[in-house]
Amino acid sequence: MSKKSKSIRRSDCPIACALDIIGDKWTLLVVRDLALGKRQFESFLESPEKIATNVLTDRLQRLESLGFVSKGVDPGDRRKSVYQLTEQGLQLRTLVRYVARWGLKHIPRTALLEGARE
Amino acid sequence: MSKKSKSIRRSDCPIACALDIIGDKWTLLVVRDLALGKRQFESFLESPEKIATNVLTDRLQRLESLGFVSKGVDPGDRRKSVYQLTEQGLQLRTLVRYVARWGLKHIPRTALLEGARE
DNA sequence: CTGTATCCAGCCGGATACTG
DNA sequence: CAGTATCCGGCTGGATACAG
Repeated sequence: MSKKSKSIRRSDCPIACALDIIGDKWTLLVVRDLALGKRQFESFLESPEKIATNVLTDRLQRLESLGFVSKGVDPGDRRKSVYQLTEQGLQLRTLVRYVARWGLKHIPRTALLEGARE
Repeated sequence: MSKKSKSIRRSDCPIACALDIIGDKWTLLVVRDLALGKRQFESFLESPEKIATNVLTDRLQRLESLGFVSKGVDPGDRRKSVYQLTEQGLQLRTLVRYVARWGLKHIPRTALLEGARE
């Protein structure tokens, strides 16, 4: 998984280009979890959507290669990694927040996850 | 294409539910075009991303079934249909605008399409 | 013509095996 | 145990045939 990826952009439209990055069902959920403060691989797996490990690996690597996520060593357990949003990645929170706001307003029976700020 | 769709929601998170609707590479581009005032099937095909006809049919039907788009008869040519955002669908414009704003700021060499307002 | 359906290669992602 | 790779069924969507 995670091939050399599509570097062939469909157009110069910022929406089209943005969708080539975040236009799937999992990426923004990973960003959501990062924004909620999750740092360890295992933590992401606990979210209710039950992301598969290979998909999580793929999205984290993709986000890292794009500069939105940084990967470091867990100071508490050198075997583990910690992931977090970079300065660049923090900008994605606003977008995620907007998607959440829209979903809350227009999709029945939705509720923010425990711990969601604001 | 366009099967009975996934009614099985992954969670009650508004972000996850929103992504089940708009989490793909084409839906928001169709919304973008609708927001830009495109009304006819053919017009959407002219956008630089060159959406395939079956994908366009699928997205328009999905958006219609969700209540975001209404389909009517073209008064100028009874053989044609006109599509437009419903009151509900107009709310999506804000989201699209936010995605555009984010893309413009964080993705190199992006530029709004001709005709994009604001 | 406008719009939908079909075909099918290629990609996505769930399950699970594997590496260190 | 943390994280990655593989396997492979099912879906996505480009090309194109088809219907009205």
